Amino acid sequence: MTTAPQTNIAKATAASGGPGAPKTARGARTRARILKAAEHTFGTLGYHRAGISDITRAAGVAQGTFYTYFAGKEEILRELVRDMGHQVRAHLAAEILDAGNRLEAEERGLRAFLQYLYENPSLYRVLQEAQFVDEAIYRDYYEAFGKGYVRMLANATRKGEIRPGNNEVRVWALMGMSNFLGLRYALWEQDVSFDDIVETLSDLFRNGLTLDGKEKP
Amino acid sequence: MTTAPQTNIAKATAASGGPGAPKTARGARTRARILKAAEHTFGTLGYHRAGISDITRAAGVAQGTFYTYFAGKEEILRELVRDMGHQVRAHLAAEILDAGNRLEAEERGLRAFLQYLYENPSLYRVLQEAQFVDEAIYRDYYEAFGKGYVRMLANATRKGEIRPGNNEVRVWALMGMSNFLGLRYALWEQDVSFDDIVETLSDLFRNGLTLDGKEKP
DNA sequence: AATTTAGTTGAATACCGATTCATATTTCAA
DNA sequence: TTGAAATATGAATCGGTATTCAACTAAATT
Repeated sequence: MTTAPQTNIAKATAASGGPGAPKTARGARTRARILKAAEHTFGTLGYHRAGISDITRAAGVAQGTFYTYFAGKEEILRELVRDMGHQVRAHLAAEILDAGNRLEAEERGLRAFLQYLYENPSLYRVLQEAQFVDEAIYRDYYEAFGKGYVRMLANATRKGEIRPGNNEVRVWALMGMSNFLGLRYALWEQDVSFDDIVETLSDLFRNGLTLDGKEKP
Repeated sequence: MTTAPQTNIAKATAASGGPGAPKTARGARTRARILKAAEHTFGTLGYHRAGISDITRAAGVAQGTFYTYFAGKEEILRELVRDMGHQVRAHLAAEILDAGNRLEAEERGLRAFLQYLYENPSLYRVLQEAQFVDEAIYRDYYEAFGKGYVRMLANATRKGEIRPGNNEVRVWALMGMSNFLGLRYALWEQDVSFDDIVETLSDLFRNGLTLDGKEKP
């Protein structure tokens, strides 16, 4: 939906899930159950350790049923990354919506991301592992994410809310930060409050890291 | 080495390379060849796609020889991450050594990291994939890296070179930045010069992201 | 109710690649 | 020089699991 329209046909086919899109309410339900089960299974065991049998068992269907809706193991991963990508982006967009300025948007966005990751730990694993199964889909995810992000920074620059600069580079730096902070403080160990993390980053955005003067002479 | 001493025996065995450490010059050479080949093979094909046969072929030895020096596929990965970790850290430490202050150290460190990644693309893949094969070793790597980094920031704080703040959180943010910037601009596409990237980050460190005042009122 | 279409089942298949092992070669110390 | 230890070989083994398929059940259509 956020993607360009040139790939309509391909996207429609792929997005609807390979072999045959469900043509019944029951089929749609089953497919959804399998997808959900895959999210949980991949998230817990990881892509390679997870067997199709693990997924179907978790979904409560027979192994063969899997192939009614998905062409194979790789394809369901692709589908999953697409799905989860949409979810996060939608969620974050909503959380940021009523921010008064860019700084506030960054604060809310970071906090929302940490919280989301804490509540949906599968996201990280599925996404990061996808990188090594099919790099293209991983790139797509971050490039889509990044594109929207750059646009927001550009607007903020226009409004005079942030310093002019290379926003693309900034965006990749920002995405990297969130990623690592999420891994360390939302997934590994919750020994620092999200508020403290946000405050630390907010300070960096407002004042930089160094003590001496603002602005070059 | 950075880890607690309770696991002495296990660590010693593992670190020296499983079945039997080489007792001959020839053995040492062969082991090294296999390790190097594994680095290249994992880096190119990825851990899961890479077969032992791919590694031994690249090393120019028979399959069985592999097991003279390594207990299995996972163990050689562990060994590799340890090795490569030492290398990067040593390299970066050297590059940073003659920096006059923290800002300069950050600049040099980032540039050196980007350059290193560009010249050793396997590092990224081996390291990131290790996360899903044996999370502990991945954590060890970043926690070791982070520990040293925090110490450096603490020194810089003491010298009044950087603003007081939560240095641990900062370090994870900084490591995340480098990681993503490296992936995007050193591995994926070199469409922005390292100088520009460093300059953008340097500006962030000096002046923050926002335009309005420095320091809270 | 009968017929067609969609969905489900789970055992059998088919393939792949990590590990083992008996054998052969090289190195080294006495 | 000779025997013991270390290293190297590569074909055979062995376990695992993604995928297929023929038979079955449920739902929709006429």
